[in-house]
Formats: sequence, structure tokens, C-alpha cells
Amino acid sequence: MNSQFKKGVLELIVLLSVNKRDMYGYELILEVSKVVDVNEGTIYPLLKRLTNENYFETYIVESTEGPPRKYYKITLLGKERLKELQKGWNDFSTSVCNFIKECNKNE
Amino acid sequence: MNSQFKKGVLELIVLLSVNKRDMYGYELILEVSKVVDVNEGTIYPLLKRLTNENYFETYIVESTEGPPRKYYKITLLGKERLKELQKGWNDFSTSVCNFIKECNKNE
DNA sequence: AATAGTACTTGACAATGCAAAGTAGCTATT
DNA sequence: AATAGCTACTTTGCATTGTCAAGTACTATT
Repeated sequence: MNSQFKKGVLELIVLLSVNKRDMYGYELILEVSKVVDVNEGTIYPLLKRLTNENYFETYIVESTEGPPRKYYKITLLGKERLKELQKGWNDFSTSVCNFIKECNKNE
Repeated sequence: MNSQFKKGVLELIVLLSVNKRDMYGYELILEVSKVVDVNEGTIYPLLKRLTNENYFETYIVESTEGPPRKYYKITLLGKERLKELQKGWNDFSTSVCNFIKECNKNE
């Protein structure tokens, strides 16, 4: 799969997921993987970035199945960012899809 | 606009455009700009890359309106690449859109 | 000759994703 | 108790692609 397509979109997918309910990193990797293939080394740094940008808050919860889990919770700012990104993706993807349709029409 | 979304997609748009008919760089910038904002410094290097990868062949045509134009013509290999990219984009964008729908359903 | 539009080139830079390696805790099997 | 395997997070170096800005150069218009 063309990994370039994912650029920027993973942020949207992660924001959407955490917006539904608080999640921890490892769980998010499994969740995001349902949509697109993704790497550990992509998600964890992304979560750190989104936390630094105040889109997420975090808290630790002990686990009986392994090491403690760092949960991510979306902030108000995060919800705004999500809204913005979602509109951005929507506009972008529909205009690309329209262009593709136009191009394939004349064949 | 989120410039990350464009990653990889500009290649698709350029391939689609040149697949319709031979075009020169400056013309392509105007064409691509109908779909998404794009920069000179993005398109020309991209055209060079696609030519190096044998997706395009080029030829020069003199112009009475300015400097000579370098036209790009898609190759057989380019057509295969286009097909592949188009399927890739299609799969990717529909799965992202489905995920977004799923997430927004429960609200 | 000065300006504006056409046309192409290039270099330094930023953002994001990937691969790989490492740390560490827990559980089950041997 | 030692090993393996799963859970969970971190970090570093790298590749790719897009942006910005500056520069070259030709043509037409004022």
C-alpha cells in the first residue's frame, strides 16, 4: 500500500478513535489497523505529538496483563482539531474523487 | 489546507492528467490547481522523478509566448503505475470514509 | 528599458511515516 | 526457574514528498 496516502490521515483516524472513548496506545494500534496498516513507530510518536499540541490528555492505568497503560483522552481543543481535519479530508477526498471520475469519463 | 493529504495523491493527479493528453509543466500546474492548491516547486521535481522512473517521456516544443515547453507523455509503464495508484487511492479513501461514517454514526 | 506573464530549475527545509532495536511487565509452558 | 510469547511503550535513524524562495530566461506590452 502506498504509505504516502496515510500522511495526515492517521492523525484524523486517531482523533476519531479517541473521540469515541479513551484509549491506550497499544489498543489504538489494533484499532487503527482495522482501517489501514500502521506501525508502532508511527502511532506512539503521533500520540506524543498530539499530546504536546494539547489535543490529548493522558493518564496511567495499571494492567494485570502486562505493563501499565497510558490512556489518551481528547480535549476540547482536540475536538476542534478533529472537526477541522474531518472537513479538510472531506473536501480534499471528494475533489480528488471528482477529478478521477472526470478523467475516467472520457474513455 | 492540510498539505499532508496531498502526499502521493499529486502523483496520481499528474498521471491522470498526462494520461488524457500530453502536457507541459506550467500547464499541469494550472490543471492540478483546479483540484488542489499546488506549488511550482512541487510539480517540476515530481515530473522529473516520474520521468526518471520511466512513467513519462519528454519532448521540447518551441513556444511563441515564452520559453520552450517541455511536454510529458505517459509511457506503458506509466499507465500501469496509474492503474495501481488509482486502485490504491480508491481502496484507501473508501476505507477511511467508511471509518469516519462508523464513528459519526454513534452520536 | 521596464514590467508582466510564461516556463523551468534548484536548494534548504519541514512534516510525517517506517523499520528496527531496546526496555519491561505478565503469563504459560517446559 | 528458565524460556518463550504476548502486552506495552520508547527512541533513533531514515526515506519520501511537499513548500518556500530565489534565480534564469524568453516574449510581449507599455
